[in-house]
Amino acid sequence: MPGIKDVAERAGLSIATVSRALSGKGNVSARSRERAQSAAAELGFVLSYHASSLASGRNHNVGVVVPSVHRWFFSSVVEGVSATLLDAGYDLTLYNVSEGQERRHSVLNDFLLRKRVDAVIAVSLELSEAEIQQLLAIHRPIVGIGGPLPGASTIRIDDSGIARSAARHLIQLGHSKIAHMTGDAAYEQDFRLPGTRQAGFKKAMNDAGLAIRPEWQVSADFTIQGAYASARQLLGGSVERPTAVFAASDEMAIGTILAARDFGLRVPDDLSVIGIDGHELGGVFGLTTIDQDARGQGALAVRRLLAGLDGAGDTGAADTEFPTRFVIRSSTAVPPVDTAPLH
Amino acid sequence: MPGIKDVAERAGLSIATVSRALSGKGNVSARSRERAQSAAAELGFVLSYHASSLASGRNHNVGVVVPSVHRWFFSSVVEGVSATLLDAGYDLTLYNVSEGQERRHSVLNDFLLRKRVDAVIAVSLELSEAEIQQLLAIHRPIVGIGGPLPGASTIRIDDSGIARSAARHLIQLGHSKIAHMTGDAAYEQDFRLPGTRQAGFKKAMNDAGLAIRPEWQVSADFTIQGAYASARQLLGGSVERPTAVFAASDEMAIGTILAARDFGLRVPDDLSVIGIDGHELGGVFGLTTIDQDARGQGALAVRRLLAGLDGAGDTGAADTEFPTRFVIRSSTAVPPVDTAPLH
DNA sequence: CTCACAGCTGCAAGCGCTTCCAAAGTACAC
DNA sequence: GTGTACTTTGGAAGCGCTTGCAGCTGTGAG
Repeated sequence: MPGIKDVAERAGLSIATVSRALSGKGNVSARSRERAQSAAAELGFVLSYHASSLASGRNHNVGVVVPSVHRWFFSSVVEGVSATLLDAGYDLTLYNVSEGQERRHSVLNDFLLRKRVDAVIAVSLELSEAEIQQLLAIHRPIVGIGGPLPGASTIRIDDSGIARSAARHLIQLGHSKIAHMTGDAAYEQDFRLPGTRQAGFKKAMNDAGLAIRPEWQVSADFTIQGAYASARQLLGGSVERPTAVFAASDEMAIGTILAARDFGLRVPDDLSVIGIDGHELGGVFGLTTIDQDARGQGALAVRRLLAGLDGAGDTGAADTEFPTRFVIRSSTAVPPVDTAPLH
Repeated sequence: MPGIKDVAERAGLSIATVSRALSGKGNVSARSRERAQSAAAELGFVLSYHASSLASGRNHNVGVVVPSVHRWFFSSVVEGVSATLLDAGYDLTLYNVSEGQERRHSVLNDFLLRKRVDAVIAVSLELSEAEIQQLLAIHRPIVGIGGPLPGASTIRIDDSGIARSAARHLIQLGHSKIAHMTGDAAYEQDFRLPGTRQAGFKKAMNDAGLAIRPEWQVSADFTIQGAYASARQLLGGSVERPTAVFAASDEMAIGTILAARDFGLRVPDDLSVIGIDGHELGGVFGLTTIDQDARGQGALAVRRLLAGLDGAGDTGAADTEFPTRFVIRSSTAVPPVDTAPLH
């Protein structure tokens, strides 16, 4: 393997100049730069990543911690992060901590602290204040997406607010028998999302003076198949059927629509369904939803991080609310005329 | 930041002994090891990744190149790879090369060659023989999944064979009007998959003496929504309708089922549908499919790689065929009785 | 009691770059 | 011609570890 020394010799320059020429930092005459570059090319030389990192202290590497890479939101975020990072010439080290706590802990300690990443993006992951301080102490900027990170920068959508408007959309259409499908308790643990959206739902219902019926509060695991099973219970049970379902995610909304179809219910004529996400499949099901641009959130997280790395000092713990977009399609409509007499 | 020197001082040992104690290599007395470890713990010290890598030449880092992390197959593979790698104490550097050729090229050169990964897993990515040789030359084992990698280890399923058995399944049920939904030409480029599966389909048809009608050869982009659109053309068009559809992926099979439902076609009574993958959603749609354990493929790739790194020498370019499993559910059945008289 | 041998330990030489510093070169105005 | 300021260059000291080598210690055999 050729080293920078070989390049220097071949180019008739010093090691120092070659280093500056190839890394693009410092002043180098055009002539020297070109010589260095062509010598490097001829030798098939590339700067050693580890040597550069060790000497300079910069890694050009960002650690991304996600609970899973298989679910819509996370893979969308990772796509956004990945593309932006690649453009900036940064590597992305993926920590998929699906298997729960002990793994998460070992990741934070053995990996992140080993000075091998310049910054950390934590997606839907609740870090303790101590963990965050630990990272910040060794000057590793950290930005969180969709999770509360005390003391760190975060990017998140207004979960409570959009849940409210989703519910309000149904209410304004005239629905009063509205069910809510939230996330299973397990998902409450790390990222508070299910509870927050549920709170928004309740607020909207209360504001409208509508009753929240416990039997219409169901939950699932955020997947289509999980929601499908749950919605079959809800819609096929012996209890009275709601005329609308607000699902805390698009995947769950889709599962609900599939279940409804199984029972011969037409959407939206017999049942209105609304979700949250902006899932690619929404179009196929005519799903009304609130689009949170997950890729965009990932991209923004990277931009924020890089700004903190290159730019001046800490931008502080900016808590950015990411904008969402209400997408009205054909899964919501006015409720069916009540077959039971009113009085 | 404390360095190994500080730990050595605190423990009353030499730097060398601390290094050996903490990295677990070489002979160290139990007493020294314990001292070193507690001193390190007290100082919150962790070995610097880059310094270790530079000095030792090993990175404990594997590069994973995927075309996307958002599609089922790839994210499944990444999950499998990630879990196995984490268990082995390796990092995973993700190269999501979605945006096409130029990015792919830069990744290979700027990233992979910078000696920063010990090995490479390429998923559904066709590397040229030169690229592979380049990697192997600097002793970077490489294993490919689902893509032909001349000269390197690969893991793949018998695409042609399983496509044949999928088609044969339909034929044996009595179908003769069988459509095939393959991947768009764009997907043929890197990984030959669509063509290979299509070839298997054709073989089965020919073997059975059945005609392959061009208007029943459609394609889509491997997504549910793409297949949905494509299947609407197929099923809603004015041409005669097939009684069965073999889709080259589960997502496309599901898109097809959704389109069929839109037209009031019952699956499997009016239309049989079969896919390939083992997608989690298969259960919801009762989809008959051939399960290729994508996570398992990812895990196997890692095991093979690590064996090559730790173990003796090159295991050579082993081309492993990964086993698949035929899963019969309820989306396939005997064809409907032909309404047109046979006379 | 001596010797061979094995287990531990420390010294010091790197690993392959980056970057501080000082020296040398260049340009321009006075 | 001289001074000033700036650009370009090379020498060399690290960055923070790993590891070959050699010395040192303790054990058991001869």
